Amino acid sequence: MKNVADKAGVSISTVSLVMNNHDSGRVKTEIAAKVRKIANELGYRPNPMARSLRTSKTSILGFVAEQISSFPYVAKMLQGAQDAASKLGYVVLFVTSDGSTSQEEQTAALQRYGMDGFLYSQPSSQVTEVPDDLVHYPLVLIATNTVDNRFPIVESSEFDIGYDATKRLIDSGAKRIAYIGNCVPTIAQATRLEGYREMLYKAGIPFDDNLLANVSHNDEALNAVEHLIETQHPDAFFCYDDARAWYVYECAARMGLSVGRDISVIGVGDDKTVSDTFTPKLTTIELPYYEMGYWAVCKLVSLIEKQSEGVMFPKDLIPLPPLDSPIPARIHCRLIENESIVS
Amino acid sequence: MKNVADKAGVSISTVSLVMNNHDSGRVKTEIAAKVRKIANELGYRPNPMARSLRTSKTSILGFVAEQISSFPYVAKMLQGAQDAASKLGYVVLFVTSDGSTSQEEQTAALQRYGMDGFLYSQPSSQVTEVPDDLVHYPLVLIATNTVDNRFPIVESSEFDIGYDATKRLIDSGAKRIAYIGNCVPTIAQATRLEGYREMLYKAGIPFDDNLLANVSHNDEALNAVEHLIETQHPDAFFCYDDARAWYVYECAARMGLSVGRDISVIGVGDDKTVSDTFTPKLTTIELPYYEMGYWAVCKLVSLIEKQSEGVMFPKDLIPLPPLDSPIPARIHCRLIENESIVS
DNA sequence: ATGAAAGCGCTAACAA
DNA sequence: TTGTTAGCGCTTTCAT
Repeated sequence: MKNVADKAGVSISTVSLVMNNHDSGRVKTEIAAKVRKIANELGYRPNPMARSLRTSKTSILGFVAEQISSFPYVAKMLQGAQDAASKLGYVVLFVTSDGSTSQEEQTAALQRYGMDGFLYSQPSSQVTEVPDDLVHYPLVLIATNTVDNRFPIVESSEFDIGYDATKRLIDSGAKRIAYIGNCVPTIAQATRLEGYREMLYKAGIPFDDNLLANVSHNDEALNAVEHLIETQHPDAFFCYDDARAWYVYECAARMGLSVGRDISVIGVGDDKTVSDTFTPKLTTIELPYYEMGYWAVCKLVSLIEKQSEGVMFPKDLIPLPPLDSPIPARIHCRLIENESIVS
Repeated sequence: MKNVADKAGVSISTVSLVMNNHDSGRVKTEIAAKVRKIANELGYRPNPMARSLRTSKTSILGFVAEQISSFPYVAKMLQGAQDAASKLGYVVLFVTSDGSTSQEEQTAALQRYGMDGFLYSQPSSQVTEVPDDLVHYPLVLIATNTVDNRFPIVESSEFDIGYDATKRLIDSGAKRIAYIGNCVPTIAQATRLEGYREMLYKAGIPFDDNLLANVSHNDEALNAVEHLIETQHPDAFFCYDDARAWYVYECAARMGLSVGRDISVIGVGDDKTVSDTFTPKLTTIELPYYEMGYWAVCKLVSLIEKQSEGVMFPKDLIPLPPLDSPIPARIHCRLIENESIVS
């Protein structure tokens, strides 16, 4: 910074003003330009440590998650969070309590670094409390079911998932669409079913609850699916998850039916790689983990920056990036603020 | 810090010395104790930003990985790395280039924060170069196949995996053990096969390459496995990965054989949760991702601290923590330094 | 419109 | 054995 100042023939305070975009109406335009040019040439990068020492703003976001290291999707949420953060000039520190270190220890470590805000995810069907450590920070929840409505929540839009899955099946010619659901009454289970019903209704197909099978796992599930196929002869299946899709595959194989020819199967999955391995020809709707992470960071940063000064977002920030997926995951993602759905 | 100094009636430099454990032979023992006590009471936590501004040591480790967010195991490596790091007073910043942000951008962000060292993982069968950005830092590679022998590598010990898997099958009474391998000649493929052969040899079972099937995927794999079962009648299978194990399941189902009764199956898997869903009754050997992450950090920190001063490790640091797994993953992990296997 | 200077919390060389 | 002091790189108030 001193080098830049010297080379530009100005003082370091001027450089500081320019580099922080606080120069409008304060520094002569041409000088500002010169400073920027020289800073660029010299490859000057502000030292974030020094900056945060002064401002007590670290540009570090904490991402706290529980019970998560055993699932494939963490990486995706993290990825989305990273991407958004990096576009906004932040960095994400990830922490989970799954390992041998307790979450208190871990968040303690985080606290010392002085996060600017936190992402918290507890992707279970249980209603959970937000950890006390976090409530005094700007905070955004991801896929977390809580009664605490103080914080914005980014979650998947299960209704849309059910709706879209059913639509695809109908579009491809299916008439009798079975829903292989989860016997545990999760929010996803109920809401996807609503989406399914709504789409059937729109398509003029009568809802028939003989085509529903809410199953648990293993033999029980296999028997239920087998029975459903035998008695109802569905031509398509919408499955709650990879495991449920797999039961359909297994039964189809046993009964001499071929997926893709005799029946269509669409399912919700955590990870396409996994689905492709065990259930080839399954059309997988991936849960929008990447998008949730991405969006949550966008929201969190807006919270943080509103709280201080109104810094503008880089222009190239795309709230939700386009995806390769034929079913755009972006529509399966929504933000809740104070109990009202914003988007 | 100033508060602590005032309350203890000493100067801040004394406090600094004590807090950094530089007090032996410099500060009177009782004063040191007093300072520590008061610091504790006041809940004093050193500000890492200020510290690193002064020392240009950040206590942040960068974890750079490529092509990784689509796999379940990242989270485990990260977890292991986090646990070790947190025990050693470090924090891990994870970065992958999978998302929309390029790796250069991401590592640039990391560089500015001034990592103390890096973990790098490129878990492909291809031989890769270490990124130029990283070579000037203390660096440890994880599960990465490279010709560059300047850096220590932590990887899974594929020989042991093959050996153990075969041993378990033999111990449970198997006589004709098939190996369902990968037709792509990966290192893991070759080395596990060596372990398999070695164990057979030790058990006095002749090696029979009719019991080998190196397969790719889908129908080709299914046919090959079916053929092997029909012609060789193996009583046990050692499978290269989840997918190969699944082909055995599928064929067994088609041929009326029951896994666990008629045949035993053991397989290497990335993730037990996934295996349990699709291949129940499979004995899964999980790859030691957690351990690799953990151990890599231990090594990296020792590199970093040797380079500066010889700071001691916390006493409660267990190089590799005990696992619940019936097959201890620790034995499947090894460290390579300068082309020679250390441990 | 620009510069001088104080100080964020800490470390380490030097003085006492 | 302990205290004094000079910065680490940056932001920001206050003069100019």
